[in-house]
Amino acid sequence: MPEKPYDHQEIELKWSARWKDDPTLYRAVDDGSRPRYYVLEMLPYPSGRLHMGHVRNYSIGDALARYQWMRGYDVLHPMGWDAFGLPAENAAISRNTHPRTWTMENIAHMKKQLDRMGFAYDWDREVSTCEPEYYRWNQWFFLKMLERGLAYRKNSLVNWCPECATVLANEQVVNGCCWRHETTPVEQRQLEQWFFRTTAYTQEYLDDMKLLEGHWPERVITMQRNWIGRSEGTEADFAMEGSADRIRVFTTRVDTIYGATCLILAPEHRKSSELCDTADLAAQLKAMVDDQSRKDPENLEKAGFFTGHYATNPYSGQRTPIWVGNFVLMGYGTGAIMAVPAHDERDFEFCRKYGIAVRPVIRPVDGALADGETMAAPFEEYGIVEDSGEWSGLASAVARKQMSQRADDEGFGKAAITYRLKDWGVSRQRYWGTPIPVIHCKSCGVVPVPEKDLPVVLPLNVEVTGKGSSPLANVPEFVNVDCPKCGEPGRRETDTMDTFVDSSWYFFRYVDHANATMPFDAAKVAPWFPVDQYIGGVTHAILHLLYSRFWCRVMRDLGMVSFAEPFKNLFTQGMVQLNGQTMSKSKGNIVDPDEMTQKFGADTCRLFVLFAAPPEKDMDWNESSVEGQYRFLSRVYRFVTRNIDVVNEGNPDADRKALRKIHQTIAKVTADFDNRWHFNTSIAALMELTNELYSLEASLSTDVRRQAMETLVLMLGPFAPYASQEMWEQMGRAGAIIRQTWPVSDPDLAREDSIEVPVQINGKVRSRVTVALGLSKDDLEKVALADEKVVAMLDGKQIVKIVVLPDRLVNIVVR
RNA sequence: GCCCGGGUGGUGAAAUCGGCAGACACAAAGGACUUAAAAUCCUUUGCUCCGCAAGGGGCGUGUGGGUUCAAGUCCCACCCCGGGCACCA
Repeated sequence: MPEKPYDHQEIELKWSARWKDDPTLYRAVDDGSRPRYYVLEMLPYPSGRLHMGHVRNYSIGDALARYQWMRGYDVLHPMGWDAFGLPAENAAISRNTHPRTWTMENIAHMKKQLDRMGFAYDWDREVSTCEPEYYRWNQWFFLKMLERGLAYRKNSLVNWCPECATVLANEQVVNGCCWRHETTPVEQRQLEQWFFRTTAYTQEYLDDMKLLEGHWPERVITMQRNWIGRSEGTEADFAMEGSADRIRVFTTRVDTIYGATCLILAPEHRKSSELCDTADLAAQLKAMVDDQSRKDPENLEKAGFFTGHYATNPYSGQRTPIWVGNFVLMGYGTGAIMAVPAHDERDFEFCRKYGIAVRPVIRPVDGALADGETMAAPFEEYGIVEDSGEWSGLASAVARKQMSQRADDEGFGKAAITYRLKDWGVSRQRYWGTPIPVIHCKSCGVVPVPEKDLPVVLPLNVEVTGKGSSPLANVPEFVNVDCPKCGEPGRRETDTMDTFVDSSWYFFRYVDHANATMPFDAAKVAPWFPVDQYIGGVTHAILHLLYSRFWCRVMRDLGMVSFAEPFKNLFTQGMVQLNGQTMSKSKGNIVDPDEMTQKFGADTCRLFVLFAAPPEKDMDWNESSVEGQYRFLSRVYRFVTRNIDVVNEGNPDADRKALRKIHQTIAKVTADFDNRWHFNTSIAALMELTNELYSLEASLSTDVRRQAMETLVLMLGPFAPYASQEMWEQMGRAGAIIRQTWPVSDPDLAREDSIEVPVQINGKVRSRVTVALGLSKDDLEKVALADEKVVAMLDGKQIVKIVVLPDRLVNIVVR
């Protein structure tokens, strides 16, 4: 058969048409006959239009899924859902919309884009989780959490993005700005808000990280650990002078408490307004509360004022002035601190500024106690406690423990653990998102919507102004509803849920997407979960990945799953950057893959993006090598098409060489898949094999030629599905490539029979000798010493030592 | 400031366990085929020095030290780039 030119358009059109409606292709067998493997992908936000970052994410996951399939696993691979931009005419709403509220038109558009890119997708499942019906299950979970006290409403100071005109969770505030509007500073507002009690599992998140270690990237684990921010310390009450009240402080260094020379309250602390009992103090306090520069802690100059009041140190009995300071955080610990300037940098800075005494009480283990008057910097290490009454002479660590115990014994405090993690504020004043299923009644209070009335569906024809309160509040038909308990007129809750609620559990529903009575059937989920492999951007490290860990525990406590961790393995791919900046819609530096796909095809596009760099590494976008990938595919295609019917007796030497290369390549590519996903080296190995086959082409026997072609095509399958499928068919083989068995390397065929061993003299390569594989140490040494170049080099030198590694190297050390 | 990554040719990168640095590509230059172009194929390509040549020498993985027969890889110190966290008491 003559050689055919590689026509990617024809091939890709043909196979996308054939695959489109073939349900056997991408769907699990689902009869439990094969082991399960669940690949899940999630893109880095912000997403926007389809761009190269998505192609990279999908190419990685798709290659893995195809490989696992060929290795005999039944693979569930629904693919990421937040990837695809909406058509331009929908741009106005697409900006803030969410997949769960997408329309069927939106989905059709996504489907078209994905099909064109040649990514497998199980549309039934995706469409199902996008239907408004999906609200029902968010609401169902909400009601279950409400019953268990895991959902609650409280009035609190919350983050407010003026651009979104909505509340944000702590996790969604990035550098003091909204995560979707990176230049809009977040404001603080006092509002009635709904929360999920994520802190119910705080210690579990930390403890269970043991299960994730080695399976999740270390930096993600560290980021979560820092976010949770556990610190062990002591709470202690300072009794207020002239009142029965106390001020409770939290400290991790109670061993320094004899050095506390003042108390500092956060301006928002309840006691601050109480103690600022003159007009002047009240004005100072108000100015401090309103001070916008406090949002930028990096450049904030510490400032404060004395309230004129005093409290008593519970340990030393010392009279301690009470100050208010702009740097003390209300949201951490108790909102009040004891300032120990001698042993804390921040306190030092503050106290020096206002002339407050510096009183050292810890001396370095091998040093002397510092002089507070002349101290240039605080001593923050552990040491020996001094000038601290009965505790003097103890080591810091011992004193900490014993002093904590004393607080507990005498009732003025206790050992305490403080976390940085706060509950998840889920109220949003947005149109998109699941309506919160409760009704406010004057006489009954907050009444849950009865389960039979779910789902509470978003009304249509809502005017989205993007300003003020929830747009739902302006829809009387939605708001005015009778109380389910007493029947009197009530008001429906108009807040909707954070869309991270959707992403916390949607992937569970993929395995039971048509269930009409439950979010999913526990028995159907059991064989698939936890997710074996999650592939996504590191940007989700604390938002989505922490929320999912919370949700999974809630489901566990509801008896729906039997495990706490939803994702067994996490792989964070590198970002695709353009001129050093991460591609994102907001920066406007997106490279659309359309052009490349049109010109070179989806297969080339995948090969290109996988070949450019290992997947965990960031890659700067540079298209210059894409033609090389196209050339490579063309070379393979031409080789296959022109050799299909070739009959040749062949040359045994060439056959052996080809077989060796084939089996070496299988070993290499398989190892890359199993160990490290460095697809750039896998593809390089396939290129080497192709080059070798080109050079041996004329001398190959019919049988080996056939084996070579088939193996090459099978191994190309995960990376270039269209082209390899086409070649498979042209070779007269039936069925889908992904239903074929992954080739197995035969070590006997892969083994080299002779090998070139470098001979070094004093560590520098001076010659090479070709010897039989496995030649003994002694024999190899003899061969090396007999080599004429070596003999010449050794002339007049004295051999000190010879290092011989069979099959690897000889190093002769001379003097 | 603290915690992670990373620094290798003109470019993307490879070297997986301390053992031949630069696999595989891109780009570039030269050649074959062609009226020409495209496509394809072949050759050269880390820097540098000696030589007409065949060939040979030296240097080389951010910098400076160290360990070792042997270091891109291990140890110490430092510089630079990227990312995350940060008045968390």
